Amino acid sequence: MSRPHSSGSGRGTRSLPAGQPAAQPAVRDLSEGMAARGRRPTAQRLVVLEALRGAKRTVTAPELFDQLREDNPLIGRATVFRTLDSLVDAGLAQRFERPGHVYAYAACSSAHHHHLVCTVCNTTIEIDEAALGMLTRELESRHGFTVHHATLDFYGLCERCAQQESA
Amino acid sequence: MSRPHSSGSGRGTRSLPAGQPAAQPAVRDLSEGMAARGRRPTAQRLVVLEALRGAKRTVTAPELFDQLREDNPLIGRATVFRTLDSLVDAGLAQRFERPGHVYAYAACSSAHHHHLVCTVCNTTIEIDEAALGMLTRELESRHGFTVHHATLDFYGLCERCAQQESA
DNA sequence: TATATATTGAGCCCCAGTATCAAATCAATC
DNA sequence: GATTGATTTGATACTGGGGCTCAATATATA
Repeated sequence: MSRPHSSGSGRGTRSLPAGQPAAQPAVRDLSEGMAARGRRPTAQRLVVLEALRGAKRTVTAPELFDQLREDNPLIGRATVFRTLDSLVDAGLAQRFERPGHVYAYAACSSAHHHHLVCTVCNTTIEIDEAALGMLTRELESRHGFTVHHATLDFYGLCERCAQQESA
Repeated sequence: MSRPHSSGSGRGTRSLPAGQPAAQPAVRDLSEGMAARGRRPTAQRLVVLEALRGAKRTVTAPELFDQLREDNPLIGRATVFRTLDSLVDAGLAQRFERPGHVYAYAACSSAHHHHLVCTVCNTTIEIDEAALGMLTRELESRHGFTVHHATLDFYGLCERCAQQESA
């Protein structure tokens, strides 16, 4: 029943290296995003954001947690989950449902996206909102429905996996 | 930690009432659907299918389990989960993801649907696959992606709720 | 009717996600 | 620089959906 993850006794936040140039995108974006929501740009949040941006594919919170643990054995499970939510809240990340009952996360800058998700390698391609425009308008007029927000995810094979599949 | 669900000691399957007319749609559909997959039309599967058809909305496995327990205290949790999968496999039901990490099920005849969901009254309007066709084809050609399956849900206001909103 | 195969139900585990709370840290003020 | 109040963190426990196991039992076929 007891979870693994034995570790030291670290508690609380660890400040950002204040003397650094701090001109890197992630640092600035985090500072701005957090400030906009009255929250603090902590080292943990920076680490999560950078890992998210470094990932070429969408990742789940547990995946990210395991990965981050390798370099930063002190980071907590709950912190990763909470941070991902904070990043979504700040508009720095996006959350969507992956088949099999897990949330997947991806770094993003703009508001809202939809995805092409490769079921083999999890590569994720963003589709912009505009692609949905026509479909949305047609459905609205046909069903008398007012669309506020949509989630759209296509699952299948990316170009590379499709080639390997046929090989 | 221990689950509730105390019950008797029933084991194994219970046969269908063989003497009955057995001309009701659910019985026949189940028999045919199961036969097509080399599986057996058991009483439990019939009960699940009928409950699914009787539901006016989509239901989750746990919801269905609780409901079925009222009339049939012997039915097992695992059986409900397994049966729903079997029904989906046989084309008698459809499974999709409900926000919050649960599978929802609905009896169905045709293949695959998407939804307009009213965020006020939870009314759900089905959209058929065809509406997506053009969008799918465009995305496939633009991104070299092979779409196998899509989830699409629009959230907003149905006609009635939109009127009450503006009143 | 006998026999092989499929299904069931209870109980267990797994794990994603959340709540809790004391400890640690930060920001603001003095 | 020290004090203080608000935030954040990390460990842990809990929740609940879903899946697995396996002996008991029902069904299909010979």
